[in-house]
Parts: sequence; structure tokens; C-alpha cells
Amino acid sequence: MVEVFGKVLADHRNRVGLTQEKLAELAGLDRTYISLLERGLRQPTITTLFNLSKALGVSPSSIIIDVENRIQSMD
Amino acid sequence: MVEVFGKVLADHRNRVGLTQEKLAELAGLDRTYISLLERGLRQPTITTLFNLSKALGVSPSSIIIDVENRIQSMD
DNA sequence: AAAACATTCGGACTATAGTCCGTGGACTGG
DNA sequence: CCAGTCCACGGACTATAGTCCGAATGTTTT
Repeated sequence: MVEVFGKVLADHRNRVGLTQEKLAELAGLDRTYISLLERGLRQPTITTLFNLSKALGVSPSSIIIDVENRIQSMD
Repeated sequence: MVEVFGKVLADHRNRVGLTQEKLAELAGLDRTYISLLERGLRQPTITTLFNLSKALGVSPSSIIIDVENRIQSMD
């Protein structure tokens, strides 16, 4: 679940062509924290989710939907 | 944003007819923490969001969509 | 090979998520 | 009026979100 979110986040970031550092700066977060999120070592609160998705130019719900889908397709 | 989530959560809980205490028990959370969430004094992490929505019988994304909509209709 | 950039990893730290105890107040039914 | 239910609220606590610094390890690019 936390790992799934990390992969979804990394995918979105790569799709948009941002570095972890750029994303961090756009979302008002720390450089190393993005790394922790993508590796599933941290999970965001919902306001952090909203800030990340704004920086990525996608809706928060679309990210959650991606997570839901990746969890379903794990059987 | 945090306050909006709190109201969305309370609405869903009331719609299903659960008490804060019942919801807490179903979601594996503390009684008083549900109260804090609904009053906007705490915000959940995403796994807590998933646990809450499971207990409420709705998808996590639908809750986030509700939050997005309530934020938009604030002008 | 050496810059230059991107990510990982370390430790130490501050802020806040989430728990656990209880108390008091509002409301309802017997 | 009393007992029971639901919620707000307090304080004190543990776990973890999120920061800040630096150094190590890729990975490109020239």
C-alpha cells in the first residue's frame, strides 16, 4: 500500500519529466523526503498528497485511483 | 482543506449511521481520534484514509473526490 | 576520465499523527 | 429524575511525517 503509492508517485513524476528535487521544490517539500516516499519508507498525509498532485498537474483523486487499481491488480 | 475532509468524513459516517466509536473500532482507530479528524484538528495519512473508507464501505478515491468538490464550491 | 546531475542513504532533529486515560455536557428513553 | 448513549475536550504519551545537513553511489554527458 505505501510501496504502491511510492511507485505511482514515481511514475507520475517521470511522466512529467521532473527530478525529485524539482518536484520537492514545486510541492514545498524536502528533496530527501520525495526519495523516502517513492521508496515506500514514508507515507503522505492528505494535504501533502494534495500539494504533490498540484505540483504534478494532476488531481489528487486520480493518484488515489491509480493506487486503488494497482492494489486490485495484485492477485 | 483539513476542515473540509473532516466534514466529508462526518457526512459519510452519518449517512451510514455509524457512531464515532463504531467507526473507530471498524477502522482500527481510536475513538477520540475520529473526533479530532471530524473537527479538522488532525489529518489522516493515506493508509488511514484507506482504512476509514473501507470501514465506511466507500472507495478512498470517492472520499477524495468529495473533498475536491467541496473545495471547488468555496467561491 | 572527469564534470555534472540525480538519487540513495545516514543521523539528528522538529512537528504532528494516532493512542489512551478520563471528565463533563447535551440529548433521549424509561 | 435517572441511566444510557454520543460527542467534545483535556492532558500526557508513543509513533511517524517531514526537515536539514552532508556524503556516497549511480548515471549521463562531454
